[in-house]
Amino acid sequence: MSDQVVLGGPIDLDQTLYSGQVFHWNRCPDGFWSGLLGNEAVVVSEKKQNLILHHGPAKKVAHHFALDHPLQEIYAEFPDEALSLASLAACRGMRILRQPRWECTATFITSSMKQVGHIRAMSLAIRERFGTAVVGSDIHAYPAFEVLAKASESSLRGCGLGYRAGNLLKTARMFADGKLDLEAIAKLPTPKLRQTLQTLPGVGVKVANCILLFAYERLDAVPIDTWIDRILLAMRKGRKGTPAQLAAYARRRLGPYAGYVQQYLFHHARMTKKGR
DNA sequence: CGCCAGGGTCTCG
DNA sequence: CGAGACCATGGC
Repeated sequence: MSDQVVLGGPIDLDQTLYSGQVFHWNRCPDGFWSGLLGNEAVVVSEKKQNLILHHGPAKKVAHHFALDHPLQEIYAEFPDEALSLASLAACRGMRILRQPRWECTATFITSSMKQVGHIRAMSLAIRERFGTAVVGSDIHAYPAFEVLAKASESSLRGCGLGYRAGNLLKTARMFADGKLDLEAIAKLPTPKLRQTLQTLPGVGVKVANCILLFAYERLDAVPIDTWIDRILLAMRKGRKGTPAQLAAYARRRLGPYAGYVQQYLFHHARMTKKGR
């Protein structure tokens, strides 16, 4: 724990790890964050807006935290509009993580109609019940799809998944059966990739956009959940629209880094509208 | 108790 | 194509 490595920045670790992208990190009283990157234990902290590595694989961690994302260039593309500028002022330093693909896909399949706290609880339960222990961490690794494919639906429901258990199970079996490869499809253009992801049980347009944004570096992908839906409605001065119309509006109005803008809007709204 | 949560899917008009 | 019903679970 004496060897510290400055990985770079700027980054706001609290905003990044508490914004509903990942759900298994723990913030210690001393400000250190402990979590997992795949099946490797990681401990990081923040000092003068720089990411400090205390434990874990430096190169992978820097890549995961997307320290190469050009934040200043991204901020310059934020729309000149009250809500987006307010979210930028409040969340400056938050980065869109590069997540392991299966882990991200599975987690967001369980996310439908669930609050962030519930998603975290389900993730931890699944890890505890099906994942393998990791040296140096009290959190288990997220189970591979081969493992979940052999689980029973009732045992998944025991993790609090409800009706989402069937979707996660069927999706895990599709990968176990080799019907789809999350790595092989990474080179597809965004529309085709979104369409492919939506063939997975429990993955519609919103979850597909989450996977595109958080696991495939498609920084223009905009997940529209209930929060963003309300925000877009406000930006349109109350003018409602079909999901397709709202998606087109978001793509046009939020710019080339629309996914980034969306994440700032989402987190800021959640933090200001209610506690947690 | 009623309502809502980072929705998806199926049915019906 | 677009609106509605239904799907489990937990917190307020």
